[in-house]
Amino acid sequence: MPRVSRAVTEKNRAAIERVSARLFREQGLQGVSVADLMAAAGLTHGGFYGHFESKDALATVACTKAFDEAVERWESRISATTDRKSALTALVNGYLSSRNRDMVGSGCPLAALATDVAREPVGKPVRNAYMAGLRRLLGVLNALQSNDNPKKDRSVALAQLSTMVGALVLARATKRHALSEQILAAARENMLAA
Amino acid sequence: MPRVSRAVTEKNRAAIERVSARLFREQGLQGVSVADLMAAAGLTHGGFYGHFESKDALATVACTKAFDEAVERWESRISATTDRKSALTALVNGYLSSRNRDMVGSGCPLAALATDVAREPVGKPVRNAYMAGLRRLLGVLNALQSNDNPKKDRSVALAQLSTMVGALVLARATKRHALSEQILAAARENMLAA
DNA sequence: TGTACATCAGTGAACGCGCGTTCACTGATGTAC
DNA sequence: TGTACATCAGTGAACGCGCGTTCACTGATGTAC
Repeated sequence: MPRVSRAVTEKNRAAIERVSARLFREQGLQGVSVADLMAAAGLTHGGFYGHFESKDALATVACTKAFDEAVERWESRISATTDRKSALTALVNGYLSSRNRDMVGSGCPLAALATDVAREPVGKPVRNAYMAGLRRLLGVLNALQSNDNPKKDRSVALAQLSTMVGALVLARATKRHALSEQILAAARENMLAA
Repeated sequence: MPRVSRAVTEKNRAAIERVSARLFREQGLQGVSVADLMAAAGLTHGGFYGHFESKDALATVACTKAFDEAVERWESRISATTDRKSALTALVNGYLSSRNRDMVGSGCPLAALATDVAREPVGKPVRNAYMAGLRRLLGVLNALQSNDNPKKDRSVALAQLSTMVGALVLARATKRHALSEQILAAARENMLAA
C-alpha cells in the first residue's frame, strides 16, 4: 500500500524514532539493523531512507530522544518530592533499582550507550547528542546539591553521576547473580549516607 | 606455509589471544571480526578454528586474559606503596587518569566491556568470565579498606568500583571535551576526600 | 463539490560487501623404525 | 644418525546469510482547476 497520508507518514516516522530509542539502548548501535528497526515500526526496510539520511543519522536522533525520556523521568521523580534531600533520595533509589536495571530499553542512555558512543570516532554527531544529554542530566543532579559552593556542587554531582552510571552498568553485566543487587545496594547506601 | 612447529603453534595461539584481549576491548565483542583478529595476529582467518571452537569461546578467553592484565596492573600499583591510604590514592589516580582513559585496549575490561557483556544472554560463558574478573578486582579494592567492619568495607569497595567504572566510561564517551577531564577530576576528588 | 493528474510514501528486489564457519588441500613437522 | 611416512597447522576458496543502501515501481494522496 503505497503513498500514505501526511498524518500517517508523520506517525510512521515517530514510530521509527520510538522503536530506535528503545532498540539501540537494548542491543547497541551496531546490534540492530535497519531492517530490524523498520520491522519493529511495522514497515519494510526500503522506506527507511525516505525518513532518514542514514542509520547514523537515526542513531543521533534516537540518542537525543532517549535523553528526552530520561530527563523527563528524572524531573517527574523530583517533582513528587518537597525538598532537595528527599529529591536526591528518590532519584537515586529509582535509578539504582533492579527495576531500572532490567529496563534497558527505556532506561538511562548514559548507561545503555556509554561504550557504544565511546567507540564512535570523535566528531560523530551521536557523540554530541550524548554529550548534550549528559549535560542535561548533570544539570538536574547539580540542582539538588547544597548550593553553598557551586564548584564543589558540580564536582559532587559529577561524582554522583559516575557512581550511578557505573553501578548500573556493572549491575547489568552481573544480572541474575547476587552481586548485581549488592552493587546497587552499596551504591545507594554510600550515595545517600552523607 | 602449512604445518608449523609446536612452538610456533603455541606462539600463534598466544598471539591470537593477545590481540583479541586488546581488540575486543577497543572495538567491542561484535565490533571485530574473526578475520580482523587473525590478520592482527599475522595469520589468515581459516586457521582460527584449529585454535578455538568459536568466536564466542575466544571472547571468553580474551575477557579472562584482559582481567589478568588488569589485576596485575592494580597489584603492581599497590605494591609500590607502603600503606593502605596511599595504595588507594595510587590506584584511583592511575585508574582515573586521561592516560588510562585513552588506553582502552590495554585498560580495565570492566569499563571497556560492560555494555557488551550486559547484552550477552544470561548464561553465556563470557558473562561468567566478566563476573569472575569483577570479583578479583573487587577483592583487591576491598583489601584497601579500613578493616574495622567487613560488611561496610565491602559496601564501600563496591561503591568505589562503581564510581571508578562510571567515571571512566563517561570520560571515554566525552573524550576531547573539557567535561571529560572534569569527570575524572571530580571522581578522584570525591573518592579520595574521605 | 467534482474531476484530472502530479506527487511521493512505502514496497520489495537488488547492489556489493563482510560476516562466522567449513573444508579440501599443502607440505613442513614429528615419529617410527 | 638417517630414512619413510603419517600427522596436522595454516591457507584460501567457498558456504549461506545478513548488512546498509539504492532504485524502479505502485497507487492512494493531495492539488489545481
